[in-house]
Amino acid sequence: MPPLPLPGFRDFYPDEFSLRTHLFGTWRAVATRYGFQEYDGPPLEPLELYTAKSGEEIVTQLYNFTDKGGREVALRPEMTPTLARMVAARANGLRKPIRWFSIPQLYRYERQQRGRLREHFQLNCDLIGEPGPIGDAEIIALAVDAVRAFGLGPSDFRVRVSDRRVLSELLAGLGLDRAQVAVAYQVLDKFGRAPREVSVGRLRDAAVGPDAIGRLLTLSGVRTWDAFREAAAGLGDAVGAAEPLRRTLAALEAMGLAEFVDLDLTIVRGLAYYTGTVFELFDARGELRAICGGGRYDNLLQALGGVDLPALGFGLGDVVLTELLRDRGLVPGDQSAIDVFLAGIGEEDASEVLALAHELRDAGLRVEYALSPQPLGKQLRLADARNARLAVVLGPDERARGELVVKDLAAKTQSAVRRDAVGAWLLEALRG
RNA sequence: GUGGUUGUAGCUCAAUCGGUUAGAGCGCCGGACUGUGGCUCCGGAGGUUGCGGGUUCGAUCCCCGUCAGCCACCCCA
Repeated sequence: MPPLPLPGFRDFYPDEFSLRTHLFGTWRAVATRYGFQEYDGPPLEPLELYTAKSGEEIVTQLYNFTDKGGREVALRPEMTPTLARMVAARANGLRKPIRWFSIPQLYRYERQQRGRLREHFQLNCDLIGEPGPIGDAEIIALAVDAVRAFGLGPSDFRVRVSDRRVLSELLAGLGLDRAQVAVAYQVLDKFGRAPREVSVGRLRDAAVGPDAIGRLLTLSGVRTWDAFREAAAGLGDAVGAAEPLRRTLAALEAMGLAEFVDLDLTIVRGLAYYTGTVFELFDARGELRAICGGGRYDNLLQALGGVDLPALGFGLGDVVLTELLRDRGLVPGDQSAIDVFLAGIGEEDASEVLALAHELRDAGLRVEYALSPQPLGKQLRLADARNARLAVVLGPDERARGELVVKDLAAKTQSAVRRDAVGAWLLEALRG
């Protein structure tokens, strides 16, 4: 037995590659619809690109090592630092707002589970140079559309939106100190998954008072703007801090996407650099891990490249999305079927098959033929197995009349076509 | 990284209490079928039962280790 792929890494056989092509193609179509341009960077980066600003969470899971030149390097775990560097380096020459997307393969060193490998692909879309809340709505709408485009609707997935500015104002208003705020973030993040007693217990252990715990429980259940205003009343200037969030939600409603969107203050996000809006996409049944996550990181470009530009973006991974598509029966069949299969009858047809095959391929058709002499029945079985739309039979009888036979394999019909007109005939037949 | 659980053909699975040569379906290859396809029939290839060790007259089965998958933690691109 040859060695298997490393744990958490995937082989893409043609079926799986076909799906990957479908994902990437759909993502590209949606992103370019929003005026986004594609870019890429190196898969291997200096370790310090991530140790600097991403926070401990991601650093402990880095796939890193020392290269032969003694450099500390890491396979990229996320795209944002690379993007920030690239933009910062040319910030003065780029027209704002910058709308860029990429589909990088990302890596992390961690024990794998369902929906979580050591390698995955991710659609990354970022909007740089726009501080206003319509930019946030634009990015969230793009994330929603990048999932909607596969045929998923509001009963399949939801986007939950929160805002770090609001959360910090709320927690400050509750009188929590720095350490208690950190605990509160963790508890909020787990609220949907952990039993309520566990959450309350952790807050109690951090010496958070019963009143504050009660307010947090109420806030965690808030899903609408009106409920938020009521629950946040009297807690610092939380309602004022939520003005951008309110406008973002209003913009999403104006776009007609309200049915996909929930306000949800338990969305925290692990990455340390988020400064404002944060959001995640989940399957509506809550069975899978998050499909997509993102938010605003207005200080990252300053910290990483010394350029003061506001920014926000998201990452949408292929693994969980694929699970959801399979679950909903939305994975299309293999797209790599051929157009025409050529079948020769006897040895004397072989050179004519080669000539026609080349002629049709030059015309842009996808063509296959049997590479060694075979009975006609067997050649047609191969044509079926390849999902060919049409088959062409070349034999002595037809050749004598300057014709050949074209078969529509699905319709089970066939017709005689003049040899010198077959190219145009096939192109026409395939168009329908 | 911690704990639990599972590993038999390319895939899905079977194999009596520990007992002779580890089987089936699908898939793959060939034939029936040298001018007409998805069906049918026949045949074939394909296994170090994840790997290593132990117990036993004898291990797919019991025990230990290890690797891998899955699940739960940790954490969350």
